Amino acid sequence: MTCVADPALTPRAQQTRGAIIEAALELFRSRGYEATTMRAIAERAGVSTGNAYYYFDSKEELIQEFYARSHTEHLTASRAVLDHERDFTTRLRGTLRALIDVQAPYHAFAATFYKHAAEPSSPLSPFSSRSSPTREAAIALYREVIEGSNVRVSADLADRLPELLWLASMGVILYWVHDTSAGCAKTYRLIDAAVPVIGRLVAASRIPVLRGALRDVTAIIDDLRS
Amino acid sequence: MTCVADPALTPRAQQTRGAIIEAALELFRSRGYEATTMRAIAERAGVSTGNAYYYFDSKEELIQEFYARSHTEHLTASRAVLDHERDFTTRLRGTLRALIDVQAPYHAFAATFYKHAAEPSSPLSPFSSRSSPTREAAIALYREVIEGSNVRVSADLADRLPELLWLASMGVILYWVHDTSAGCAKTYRLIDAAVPVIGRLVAASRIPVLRGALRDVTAIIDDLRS
DNA sequence: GAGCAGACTTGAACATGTTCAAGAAGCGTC
DNA sequence: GACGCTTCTTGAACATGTTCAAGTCTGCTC
Repeated sequence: MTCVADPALTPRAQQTRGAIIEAALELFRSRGYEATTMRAIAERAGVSTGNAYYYFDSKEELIQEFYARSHTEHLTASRAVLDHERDFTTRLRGTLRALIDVQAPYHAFAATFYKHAAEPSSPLSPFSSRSSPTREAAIALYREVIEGSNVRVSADLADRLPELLWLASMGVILYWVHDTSAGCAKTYRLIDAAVPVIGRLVAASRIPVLRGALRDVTAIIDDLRS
Repeated sequence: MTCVADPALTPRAQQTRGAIIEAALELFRSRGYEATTMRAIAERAGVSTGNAYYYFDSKEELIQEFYARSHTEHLTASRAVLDHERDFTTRLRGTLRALIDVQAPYHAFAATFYKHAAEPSSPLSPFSSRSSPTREAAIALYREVIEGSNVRVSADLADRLPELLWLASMGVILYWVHDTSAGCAKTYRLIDAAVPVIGRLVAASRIPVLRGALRDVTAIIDDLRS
């Protein structure tokens, strides 16, 4: 049996597993995903090729470790703004910018990662059940963006907004992987431009005239998210 | 030299190339993309494995043929509504529904195709220069959706709208590949729900009060589309 | 027709993700 | 300590995308 759950691992095995992850991420960072062979990962980790497959079902699965670490870094990087700002758009902008900041070192090959995430049946898909812990954690972060702010959200929108903001962040990532501008400046401009729009839409959601349209949209969303 | 341009091919070679494409698409359809080996394609086409690589740089490149044929079918399928309807939302809905209709037989493994399209550096990316003929053709179709209709489009929006509708169609595809509902009913509901919203937005674009917001958005778009 | 250049074709060889049968190491029980 | 069970570990073997040096074919020139 492969891909043993962490708790079931011997301390020694935990260490081996960790060494494989370290080796993989280091090689991914320095050579890119495709150019890194499982043999190279195993060698660097000081284990046999086959042994790597005892801990990970596939090379792709090592990408999940990248996700997990990215998210942890994102949480840390978001604290700066979330701990001290109350304005909704400021908080959202800071959180989205932190997302890009954190991923910047991986920009060159993040594209290769997300390629694998694009396949719906892949466990790497952000919508897959395998990714739900990371996804839920990310959505929780956006919930904090809202709840720690002074924004008033329409009741119709309140429970859906965190997920919608997460979805927007996925859109930002999608743009980012295609962004070839220096320092990904365009992605930051996208964030800076989109955030006020989102802020205005959220504020507008409480205007009675627009409630009808909002309700239509949320009804659609509810229907469509499986 | 591989991947010779069509015109440079001997008639006989044209035929060989065609046989490889036929074999590939047939096998993709019946077994899926991953399960189809280049050896199987070559064998079915009656050529050697190496010969397939004389005509196509890679297995991925065969996917481009799928795109090209899909688009042709989409054009045909859209004629029914575009030739007889003048209402903008009806035309748009019909065109988007035709897009899904045409791709339906490939739903099971289209996901695998689009996975490869998700990599920005891949020639298969819908944004790549390699795809620009197909992309331009698709955008032209949406231009026809608009121009053959009775909708009045704000001047600020007019020249950008075809591309925006194409982008929306990409969004529909993205939803579709994740759609596991029977007959992809949800994707059709998405279309039916989104089209009126788009119609209202387009109509609203001419309201003076909203012009400011519209101009902000188009400025952003212009900046961000490299 | 002889010769030649380029277009086309081949099948073996290579690289790499993955599997697997076999073995080693740890650990509890007697 | 010996046994036995589970947890790990190994390296060879396999499958498949891709490359390549070598060969064949086609059509042109003389």
